[in-house]
Amino acid sequence: MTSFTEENYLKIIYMLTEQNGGNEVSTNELAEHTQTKAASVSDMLRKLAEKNFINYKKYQGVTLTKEGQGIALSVIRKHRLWEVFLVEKLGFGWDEIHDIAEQLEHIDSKELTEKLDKFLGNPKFDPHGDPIPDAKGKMPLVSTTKLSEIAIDQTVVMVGVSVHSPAFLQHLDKNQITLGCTIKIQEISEFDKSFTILLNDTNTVFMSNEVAKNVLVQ
Amino acid sequence: MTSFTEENYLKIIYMLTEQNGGNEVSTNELAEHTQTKAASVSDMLRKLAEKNFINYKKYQGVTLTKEGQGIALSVIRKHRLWEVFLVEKLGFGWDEIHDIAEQLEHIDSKELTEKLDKFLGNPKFDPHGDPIPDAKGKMPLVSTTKLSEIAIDQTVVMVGVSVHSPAFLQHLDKNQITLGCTIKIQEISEFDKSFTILLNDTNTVFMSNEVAKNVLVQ
DNA sequence: ATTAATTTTTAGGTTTGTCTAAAAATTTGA
DNA sequence: TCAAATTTTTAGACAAACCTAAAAATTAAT
Repeated sequence: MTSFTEENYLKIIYMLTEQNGGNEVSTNELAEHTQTKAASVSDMLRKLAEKNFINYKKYQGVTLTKEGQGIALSVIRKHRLWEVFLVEKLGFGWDEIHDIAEQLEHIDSKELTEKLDKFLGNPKFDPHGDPIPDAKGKMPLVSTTKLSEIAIDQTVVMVGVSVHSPAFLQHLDKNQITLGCTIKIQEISEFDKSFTILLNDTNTVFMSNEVAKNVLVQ
Repeated sequence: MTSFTEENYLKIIYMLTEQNGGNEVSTNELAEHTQTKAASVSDMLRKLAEKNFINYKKYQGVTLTKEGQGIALSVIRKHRLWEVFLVEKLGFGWDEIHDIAEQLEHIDSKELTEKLDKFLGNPKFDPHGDPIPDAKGKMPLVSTTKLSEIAIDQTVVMVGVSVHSPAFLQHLDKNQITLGCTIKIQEISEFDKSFTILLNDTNTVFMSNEVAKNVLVQ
């Protein structure tokens, strides 16, 4: 049995490991993302290691074992499927779903997950463009680039975001930047690397470099 | 903030109070239904009384306060709405949904509940025929009778069950007794009060009194 | 290469919700 | 009515997941 809390730790370790390019995740990093103190994290890491969910040597940070990774991927699968449900079926905005999916991701029923997946049409990506692992934990392949790294005059398609805060997503909404829209880069400021882009071949929009860094394109 | 556990106690107190015709619920009764020991229940009752969710005088059993009832009804509302979702949208059988709904009923988001309600077409009854309270906690009016109390030659409509165990529901499935079917009582055995009924004006089926007592009709 | 700063772990406590065993209150029944 | 049986509560413990404070290990810096 894995508790709600253990599942959260494993999910966060998975995500931070990805971000670190496969490197160990540190105690302090985990403390930040779990909203707890380093001492509490230390405690939990000992427990997760005992259960063989993580590889843990004191002071050396952690990585997931195969088993831990399986649990993490199952939680991420559920999170992202529920996000699709909330947006596609219930009409939530992509900026409103994170906290609800954080709860739904812990509902424990394989049959439910698979029926939900089917009901949603076996989606491969969630409303933020994040890939949804399949029942075996296999992630769809994705290679994306930050919009901030695209050269002038190029045309690309918006396929994801690397920040999920409501404020950021609402900012994109306000500028009509949505998943699937086409973006042609018209100008990049010498001074602050801000972008002037043409959206869907129709309207011209200004975008700070800070935003462009968190918009993923193909 | 009400915890998962507190919500469960309040829900169970609500249901047992109904069953008792509005009378106080005893500690032992609660211990049975919460799968814990009387000592643990005593403890929890003290806490729930402190929070003003229940009326509690030592040794006298408990009833819900207005506030406790509100929480109980919100949990029951969510439980029954999710059951509709599981059956109507995901294709679960009515015998498979209880445990999943027990988890989903604790998801905390008013917007989610209201959007789900709308998505489902504001159902008034769940897949077992139980009434779904509205957002304000108001229950649809229902007056049902046990099939076991109906006289011979009468024709009635099946509208609910008073037992939700998978075994009982599967037994009804096997005999094609579903919500909404018409039942004409053809014979009642003198010996064991078992029933011979005509289902939907087409097939004749045998039913023990034990089953008839738990089938609700109108 | 030590000292200083930082990170991580340990030690000792708290809260929630459970337990067992024993005490107290209530109910039953002879 | 008063002793026996039953129900309920109290007392004292425990596990999970957190905390603060202090100790230990690691990393950085002069």
